[in-house]
Amino acid sequence: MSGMTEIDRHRRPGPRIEEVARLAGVSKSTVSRVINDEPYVSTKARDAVHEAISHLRYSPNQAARTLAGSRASAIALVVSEQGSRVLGDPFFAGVLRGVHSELAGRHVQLLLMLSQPQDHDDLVAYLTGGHVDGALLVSLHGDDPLPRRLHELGLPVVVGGRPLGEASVPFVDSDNFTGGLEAARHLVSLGRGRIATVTGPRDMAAGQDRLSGWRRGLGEAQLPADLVAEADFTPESGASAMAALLDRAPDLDAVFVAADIIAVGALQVLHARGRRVPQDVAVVGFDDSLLASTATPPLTTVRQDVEQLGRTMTWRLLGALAGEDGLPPSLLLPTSLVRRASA
Amino acid sequence: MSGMTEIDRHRRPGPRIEEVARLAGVSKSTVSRVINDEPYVSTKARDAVHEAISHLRYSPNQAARTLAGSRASAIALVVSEQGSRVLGDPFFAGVLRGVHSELAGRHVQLLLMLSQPQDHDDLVAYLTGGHVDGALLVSLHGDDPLPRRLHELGLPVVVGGRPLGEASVPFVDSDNFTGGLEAARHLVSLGRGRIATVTGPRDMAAGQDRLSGWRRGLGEAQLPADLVAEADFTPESGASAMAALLDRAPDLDAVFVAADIIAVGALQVLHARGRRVPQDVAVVGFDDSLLASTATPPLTTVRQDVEQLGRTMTWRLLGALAGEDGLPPSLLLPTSLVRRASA
DNA sequence: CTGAAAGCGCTTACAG
DNA sequence: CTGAAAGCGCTTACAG
Repeated sequence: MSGMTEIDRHRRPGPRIEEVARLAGVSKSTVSRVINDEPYVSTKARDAVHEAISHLRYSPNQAARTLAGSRASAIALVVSEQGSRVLGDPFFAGVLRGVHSELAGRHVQLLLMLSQPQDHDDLVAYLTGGHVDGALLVSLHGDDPLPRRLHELGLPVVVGGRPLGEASVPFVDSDNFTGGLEAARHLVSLGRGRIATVTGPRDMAAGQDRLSGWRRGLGEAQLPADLVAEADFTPESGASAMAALLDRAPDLDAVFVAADIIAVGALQVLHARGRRVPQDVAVVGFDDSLLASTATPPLTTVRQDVEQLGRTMTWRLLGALAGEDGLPPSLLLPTSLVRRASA
Repeated sequence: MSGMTEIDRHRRPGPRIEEVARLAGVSKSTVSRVINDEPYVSTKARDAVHEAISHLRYSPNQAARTLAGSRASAIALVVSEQGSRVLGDPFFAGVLRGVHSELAGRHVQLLLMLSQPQDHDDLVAYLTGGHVDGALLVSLHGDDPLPRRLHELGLPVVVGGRPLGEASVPFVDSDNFTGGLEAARHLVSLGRGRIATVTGPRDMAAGQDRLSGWRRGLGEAQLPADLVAEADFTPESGASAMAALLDRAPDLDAVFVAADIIAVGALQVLHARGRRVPQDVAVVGFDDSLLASTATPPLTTVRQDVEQLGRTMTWRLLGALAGEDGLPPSLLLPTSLVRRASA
């Protein structure tokens, strides 16, 4: 616990439940019932309590509610990433927006936590220590044990993006396979015959699934699926991958790049090497991020609705917390091709 | 309180402070002192407690600590925006990253809250209700009363970006004035004589200060500062503003655009109208976001370190919470020109 | 340096 | 439908 920041403490001002009860002429129990929207309270009592609450501008102490009720009314959004670089990307921002909009008006707070590899145990202890009722996990890499650990410790969890090698934890993901498939089919329909791909990280399901979809699309057209290069989510790695592909296959006439941010780097290399897009090389990206519309030329891309992803994850988690049954274990959200100038 | 999501509750498993005390052979008081890193605990007792804690994998219940100690060990990051669009922009992401890195290892949790205009009162009640020890406020527009209200209610607050018309609340901002000034000076040094600007929103200090800096720079060179058009933080509005400027002054040979995301739209219009950048029109942006380096041509821009902004805000707030004195009321962070191809 | 006891502000059976 | 009382798991003077 060393390193804890000192924070001065002093009793917060404002009314307590006791005063609300007195003003409303009822017991604390009844005030509590009204606050928690429980049935079996007379309309008269309910009205009096509401009156007193707004008159006193009463706001219940959350810590006391959590302690007494063993319910935190909060969920965590856990971002599992080394350098916390995810915070900068539009995927994360979209998810965050979705989580927020789904939470609006529900009186459930959002705790944002980064999982540092070194204090995985701290994180698990915190999350299962009653501070939150459940957790949303995003940007997992490889076969991260975190979701399973939390799940086994009894904490309701929903993962954003299919976790690798983990079948038992509920997740929500975009239909990356179909996205990759549509991208490939589109390039085929354009008459291209030498179609490459720049994949995302192979230790993430998104990277794998988009690649599988692309493979399937080329297979349908009886085209060879041999031109594959990997990149991470940076323009620089996209540039390197594109350069490597051009070296290997100077005759390539199309490329599916598994993320717009990677495609931006690929476009720069194509331009530098004098290939016209789309005349010489057709390019399809993925995400439909802002970069796609501002790219030169504007990028044809596969749109995924990350905000919807965030909303759906949250809906699924709250459903589990409320004990609803019949919830789908996992969900896949549709993707769609957005046509612009690059392909 | 209606609309509250039902969350099933059940007592969390795991050890309590009582068990730690028993195993360590001390009282709960002593365990508490160790947990809180207080002085006046014998090394022997301290070691025994640490031993017991790690053996039992004990994690203190935060709600109980908050209730008993009236200290939440949490701060809020409040994003004041209508459509919550901010969540998508790199400014917010950078701030968030900075806040997080400053919080790392301090055992202070981060609550993310959006301030919806309709429930401003709810937000104030929540924030001053003991759930958090302080608040960071970002992306305020106009003369938002929120910081002053919170400040007057006794909640420590730090604002990111100078708030308009509010002198008494501590803030941290980038030195937007100097940034605008440097941009103008650079364009002047290039020999440009008809220099325009596309401003950011005029109801935000960032927009005003960058404009003031630009004005000052043209003033130094005895150039007229009459070519001004306003945009919000979208490429579309940048395109409209640029088009309007070109209509008004077909002879303009340079433009300072107050944000990269706006500049991207301006570049598209310049290109569409056959103006070469930088030969015919030199362009300087602001932010040094990813868009600046991926733009065509790559954008000369004023860099602001938003991550540092987030870190500094957090440092300032934690300092205030710890009761440190001699803290600067407000801080301005340096900006610097990054030269690329566009100017 | 240490411990017993009170108390933080709620919720929850329990009894009515 | 309602209230009195116990209890959630800690921290904090207070006394030693």
